[in-house]
Amino acid sequence: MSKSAAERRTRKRLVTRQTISDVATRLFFERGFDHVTIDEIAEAADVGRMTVFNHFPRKEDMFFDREQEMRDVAFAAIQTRDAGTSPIQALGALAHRLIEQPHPSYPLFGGTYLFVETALASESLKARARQMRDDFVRALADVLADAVNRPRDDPDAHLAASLIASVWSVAFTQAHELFGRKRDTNEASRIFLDLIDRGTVGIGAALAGTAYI
Amino acid sequence: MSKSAAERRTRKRLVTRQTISDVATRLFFERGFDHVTIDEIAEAADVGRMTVFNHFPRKEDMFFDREQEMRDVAFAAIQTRDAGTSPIQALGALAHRLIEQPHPSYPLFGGTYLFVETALASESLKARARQMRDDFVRALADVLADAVNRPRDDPDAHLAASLIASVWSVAFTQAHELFGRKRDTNEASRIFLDLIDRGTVGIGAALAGTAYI
DNA sequence: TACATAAATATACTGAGTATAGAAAGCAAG
DNA sequence: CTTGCTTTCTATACTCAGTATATTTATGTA
Repeated sequence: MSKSAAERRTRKRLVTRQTISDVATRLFFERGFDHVTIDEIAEAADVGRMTVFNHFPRKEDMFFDREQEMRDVAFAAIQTRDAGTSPIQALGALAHRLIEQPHPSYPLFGGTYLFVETALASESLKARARQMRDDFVRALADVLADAVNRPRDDPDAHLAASLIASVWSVAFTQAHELFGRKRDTNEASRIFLDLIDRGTVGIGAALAGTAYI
Repeated sequence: MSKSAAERRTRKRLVTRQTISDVATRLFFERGFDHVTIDEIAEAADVGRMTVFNHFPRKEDMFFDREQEMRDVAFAAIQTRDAGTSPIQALGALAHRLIEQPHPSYPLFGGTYLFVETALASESLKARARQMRDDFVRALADVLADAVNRPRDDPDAHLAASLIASVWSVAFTQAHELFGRKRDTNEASRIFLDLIDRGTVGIGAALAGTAYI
């Protein structure tokens, strides 16, 4: 049982991490991110205060615990696109696919409502979300440049990446707000795809003549 | 001398504020934002610690002390545009005007190099800059909607505002980086206007058929 | 059993930001 | 000029996130 034994420590570590994350998420949803202290989380999870920081360097990391997954879905769509499909087209197609058959790591509107509202209620969480978006844009610029064999500092790659993030961000925000007003997933999906499609057209025009379109 | 006398208190207050701002800015440039404490600023400005917070609720406010002015330049360009000129066109024209005859409140590249590098070296300052951008996008959406007599929650206004912020942000960042590499203001200006122009075309395509183009 | 390593923890610290009460300065009116 | 009102400034004491460091406890291996 050497393999299982060798992993017990790792398993226990992950259990501790998950416990902290679960307890913290529950408290954040109940009382709002800003009204929960690290001490309370440590107490509720029955661990020492330093253990919390050991697993989550920043308080916000307990809330945004799936950053990487969403990012990977987008990058995979670009990297595994069919020959003859441009990166921009591939991302537009991804949006439609996500609406038709939602990805488990990428839930939309109804499924994210409480999560998004909790995030929007906290300046710290909004700040962290903006930072994540920034990091995403940087990484996306690299992926785009690689995808069409251009240097990573190609200004067009950065323009494309930034515009894509804007379009997705506005589309999601508007769909979320519409869902909040009407509680209608279909209508939210419609405005989401409409904004994505019009944005995609715009990005195509801005990048016309380059390899990204 | 009643008028002058009645304003002495106000004048003194502004002097105190300016002193703090000047001292803080100097320290930030010398040693980096994150390596200057509020206590040091208070000490160097010869005021009490609470006086600093009295004038600048957040540490970052001592660095970004001209947010509003830049915002006003952009909004004025939209609101005072000629009849027959669309908001998007007016902002495109503003970019060219700023390059030809730089606005005192809106210096570009060379004039902002140290300022920008200092901001980029600090996570707190970058976070504040992102927040300012977010606020700007929200306000810009309102100005755009008002300018073409559309409701302020018009999704198109938000799409336009977000795309504009992206384009300007990328254009400025790329120009700044190019200036850092080559120390050539002309080349920086060229890439800035090129990205603005291509972005403007893209925004026009995304918003085709609306009143914003 | 003995040794090595990783995880958890205790303690003490830094620094931004808040709350509050009080001191000092400016100002108006008698 | 002094009395009383308002604004600005300041001192004190706090909260909370995050860091540094050393120590303990649990686990894995020889």
